[in-house]
Amino acid sequence: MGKPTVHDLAREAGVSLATVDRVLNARSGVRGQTVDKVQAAIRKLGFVRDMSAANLARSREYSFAFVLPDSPSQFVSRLRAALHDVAETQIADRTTIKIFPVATQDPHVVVQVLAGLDPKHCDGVAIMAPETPQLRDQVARLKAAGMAVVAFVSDQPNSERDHFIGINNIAAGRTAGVLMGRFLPGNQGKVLVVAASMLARDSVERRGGFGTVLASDFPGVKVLPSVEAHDDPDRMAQILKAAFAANPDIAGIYALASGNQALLKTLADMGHSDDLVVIVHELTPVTRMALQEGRVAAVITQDVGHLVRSALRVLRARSDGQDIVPDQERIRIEIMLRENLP
Amino acid sequence: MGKPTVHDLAREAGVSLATVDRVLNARSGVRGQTVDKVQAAIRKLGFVRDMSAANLARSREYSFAFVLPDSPSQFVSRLRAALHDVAETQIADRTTIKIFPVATQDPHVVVQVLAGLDPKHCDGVAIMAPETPQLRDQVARLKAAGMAVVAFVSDQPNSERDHFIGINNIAAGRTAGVLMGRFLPGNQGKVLVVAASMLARDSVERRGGFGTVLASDFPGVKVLPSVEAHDDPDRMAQILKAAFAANPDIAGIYALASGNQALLKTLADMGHSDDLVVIVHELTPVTRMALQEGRVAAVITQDVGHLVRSALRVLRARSDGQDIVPDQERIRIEIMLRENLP
DNA sequence: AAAAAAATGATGAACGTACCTCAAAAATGT
DNA sequence: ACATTTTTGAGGTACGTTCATCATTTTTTT
Repeated sequence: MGKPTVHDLAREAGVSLATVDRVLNARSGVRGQTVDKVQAAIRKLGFVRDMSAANLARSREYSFAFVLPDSPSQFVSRLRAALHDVAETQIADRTTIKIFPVATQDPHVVVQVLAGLDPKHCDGVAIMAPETPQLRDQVARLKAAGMAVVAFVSDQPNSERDHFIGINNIAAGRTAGVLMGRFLPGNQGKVLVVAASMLARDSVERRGGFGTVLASDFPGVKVLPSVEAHDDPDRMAQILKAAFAANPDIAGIYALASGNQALLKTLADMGHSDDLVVIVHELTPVTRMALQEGRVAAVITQDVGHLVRSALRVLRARSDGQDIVPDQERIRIEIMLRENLP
Repeated sequence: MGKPTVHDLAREAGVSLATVDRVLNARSGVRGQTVDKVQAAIRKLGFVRDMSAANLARSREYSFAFVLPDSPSQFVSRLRAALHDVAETQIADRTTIKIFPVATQDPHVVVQVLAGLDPKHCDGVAIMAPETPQLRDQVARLKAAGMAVVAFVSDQPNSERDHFIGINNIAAGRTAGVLMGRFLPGNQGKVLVVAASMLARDSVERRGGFGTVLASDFPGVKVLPSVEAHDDPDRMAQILKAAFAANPDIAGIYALASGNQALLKTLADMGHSDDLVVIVHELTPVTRMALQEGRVAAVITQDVGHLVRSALRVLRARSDGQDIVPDQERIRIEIMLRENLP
């Protein structure tokens, strides 16, 4: 009546328990013929191996590494916090998580940290870093060593990573674009795009999506050349003042990535608290507050809790060759307004 | 070095394994003094019971019931599909799910179905039905019988349900309201609210939130009296035509709940394909297509996959007295535009 | 202080799987 | 047909917990 067990399998296939075990765990020393018999029995009985029992038996412990930027960005620190939170719960059962804060701008450093991971003790790694040729090669090496590798937040599409956990940033930019277009009074006006640095792939993709949608659907909107603040608050103030001096009629601001705190503070100092349509990325205490006070019109964000839980599930699944539930691992591009804040 | 086990607990507390087991499983026949000793040891060692091992040992099988409306609504059938999907995956490991399609408008029928659930074989139930006094009493009875009970999609705030899995519909209405206000050209115009029936709590709450935010933030928007189609396509056409006859300058439409298919078809028939700001609830194939084609400006939705997975996790956690991860179980009010469609 | 009751200990079998060893059987090469 | 290699079987122990039984100790009652 209950679910079939390995014993049922052995009986059905007409082999011994040991042989079933060998087949199930892909151990050598079994004839192809016999493998087929067992697999036929598996299909016939609809056998699914009880992973909790299996993990119990092998006292399975997962050990995962998270390579994150060492930047002081609010988003990254929320990720870190979410990782610590999750480590406390059942979700991280039997798994230990190590966080490596790394100067991810430097491909050499990233590669070095990854190379230092011992495949004997580390089952998988989540990497949040820009894609570079060096990193791509290192990912291949990790995969060859049998590790599970996922790209985290920022994709490495040309590498051999098992999975990408994050959003499509072109679509995120398009979303920001359409909101900007629709929110601007008369669907027109000048828009300033603020970036930390246009070197990051995410920023480029977002900027691209943003521009495309405005160009095609909102001819009245003029996107000014992007300005870069390089995570420097003083520079942000300088840049904004210069931009407003040159274009006093700026009607909207789109912030591509980090630096929201400096941006919002400067805007407030300049007296632009509610005459602008400001759209930013990532919900943090700062942006949440600004949203609540109406200083920001919309925040495009991704759920950090979901990101880390998803990464853990995928890493675990890949580590023991299990399937994932694609739907569950799809990170949403969330639009937060004041009214749907959680 | 590894995680402490019951054996470590017994040694630390200076009692036998049997006693530890009695305490852990809240069995009788243990002095309070001894219980304290064990609990002190639990805290000292940071013991967390290995639930997979425990479930294995007791050959735990979960059995949950889902009481859903038998309506042909697209949303409900997506819920059903999500339930079937999830039953195939690891998420539903060791658990069987029974779906009860019920005429939820009739409290008597709902109560009858719930009363038919045998607490011996059913560990918990998720109920999607309007709150009524009869149902409230029945929930109390189920709880008394030891079942886990969660309100699903539609809350029963005054009952003894363990948890509500769904969104805050007032906030959802407010979200729709602010989008409508900002999307309407000039932030003004007449808005028609279409409901299946204003008897459902969800509709009332959404309508309330919608009206509040428009009244306070968008004085130029005039919300016309709500019209009800009662899930009847012909009636929908009739009503819409009458409404447009009376107010040819309607600029926006907000559909509170189901009936989107009839609504969109009628609008198309009437030639209103892109001159209106249409905001609807629940992402379905129909609304997704309309969103893609620009016939709908925004869809406020909740992730059905998340809803069912969350319900299962919560039911399971309640069934064996485990904690939940509140953050993971918070259902988001998602805003879908054409650009952030998954 | 004896009897009754309550609390605790000791032990072992399960749950479904992994993994090890040793022996037996079957297939292969010569 | 023999030796050799490969494949298979049988059996046991382990993982961390539950649960039942029975014996023993401690506490309470009379």
